[in-house]
Amino acid sequence: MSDVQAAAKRPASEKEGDERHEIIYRAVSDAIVEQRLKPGARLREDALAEVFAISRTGIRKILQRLALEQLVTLTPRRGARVTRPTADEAKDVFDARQLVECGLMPEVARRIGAKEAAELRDMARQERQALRTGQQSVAIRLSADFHVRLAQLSGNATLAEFVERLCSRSSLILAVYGHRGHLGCESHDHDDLIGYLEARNGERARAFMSRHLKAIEASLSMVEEEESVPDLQQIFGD
Amino acid sequence: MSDVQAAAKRPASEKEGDERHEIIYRAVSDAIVEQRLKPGARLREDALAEVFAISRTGIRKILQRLALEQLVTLTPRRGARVTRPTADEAKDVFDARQLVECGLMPEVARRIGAKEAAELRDMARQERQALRTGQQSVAIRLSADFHVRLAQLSGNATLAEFVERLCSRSSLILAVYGHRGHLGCESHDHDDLIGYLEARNGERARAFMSRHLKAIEASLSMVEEEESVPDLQQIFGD
DNA sequence: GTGCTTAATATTGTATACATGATTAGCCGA
DNA sequence: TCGGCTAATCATGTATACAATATTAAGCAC
Repeated sequence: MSDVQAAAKRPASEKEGDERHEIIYRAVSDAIVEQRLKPGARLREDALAEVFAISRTGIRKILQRLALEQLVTLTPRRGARVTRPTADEAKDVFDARQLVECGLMPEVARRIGAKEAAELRDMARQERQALRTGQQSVAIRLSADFHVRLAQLSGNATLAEFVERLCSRSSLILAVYGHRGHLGCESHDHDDLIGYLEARNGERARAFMSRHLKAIEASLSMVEEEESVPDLQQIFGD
Repeated sequence: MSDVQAAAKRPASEKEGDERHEIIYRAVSDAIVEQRLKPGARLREDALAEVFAISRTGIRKILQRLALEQLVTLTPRRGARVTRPTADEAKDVFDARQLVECGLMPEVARRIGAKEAAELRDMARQERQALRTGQQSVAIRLSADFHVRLAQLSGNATLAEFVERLCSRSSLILAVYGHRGHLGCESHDHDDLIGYLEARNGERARAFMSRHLKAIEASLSMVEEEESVPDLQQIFGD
């Protein structure tokens, strides 16, 4: 059994109920972002309830949260599926990232310190390593984490949360429209960006982020993928 | 009984279940945005369930959605309350609006047509009228609606939805930190803005929106309420 | 074999019952 | 009169039962 499942199944005497929900939410969310659950995959309430050893009530709560974040699509009486973003949605998401993430760079450059820069460099390093060792799923999530951490450094929690949602959706978009192997962010882009930020060059960082995002978007190709039945048992555990 | 309640109570044979939920959600959301439900107000599940004639299950679903939109705050085992934004949150929200709403203006100026401009003018007119007739609650919501509609004209659904959330939260912020009588948007600001947009002057519109939002923010009195002992005699005495 | 109708099954939607933890009220002693 | 203790009440957290609907399978006519 995986750590996640073990943690989730622990009785309430050891884990607060809310924390258990949070753990399960993160497990599903991560599985989607890491593309172990692919766009279009059906998410049956019973199956999830059994895997995480809680009742459907709790699962429904989590599915609804994921639906509001647009990671899953809830169709009345037909259940939940991992969202398959349309081309229009993809454009909206990347336009939004252009506006928000680029707009945040000057403030981030103003606020960043040695400690934060080191943390970012470590994240970038982990990402490169994941790519080298073929852990594509992990690399995808780490890349999103990097962008989110960056937004958090702006000090604006509301915008950071919005960027987090945009990055999650971007992972879905990459899963549907991205090329295999060539995933999103270029290897050394993130390191270059940290350099501009440390140099307090907000405008340079903004322009670089703009090109960076444009490059990701340009790497997408609008072709469809076939769907397959997910093996929840294998994905979540054991 | 209000129309909303009547509509919500109609049996499923007349109304789809999901639509009923949507109606109830909107009823609660509007009540919060219009400040008929004030920040800090307790929202008991039983009470809401009885008012709208559904079970607690449905109410919980709605409360959770409102919580994710940060209109209500859910404290474990202590129930739901209308969110009372902190000063920090208020700053974040208005900074976010600066970045997003201003950034959207050039695109809106590019896309706006005669029909859309007329619609906006009508909304501005309704807002002024509500103010004149002392319907402050309605005016608050109409003002938020105006900003949301503007964002929708950008064509970016993701950003429009984000602006919608920001505007809802702004209403809460005004409820806590705003002066009575002087509510947010100046009477003719919105009309002036429409003029710049119709003239396809995106940069002018952007600058105006920036000043507009700054003016709203400046009108707030950002004093954190102190936890002082209230003078009960003065508050309740006659 | 194809298409239609009908029955069986599977899955979600909703309400309710019960468990658990929080709040309040009452009581007593200092 | 205040503070602290205990019991009663109240509200929320969770699971489960049942109803409603969608999907699938089977039977039948052509």
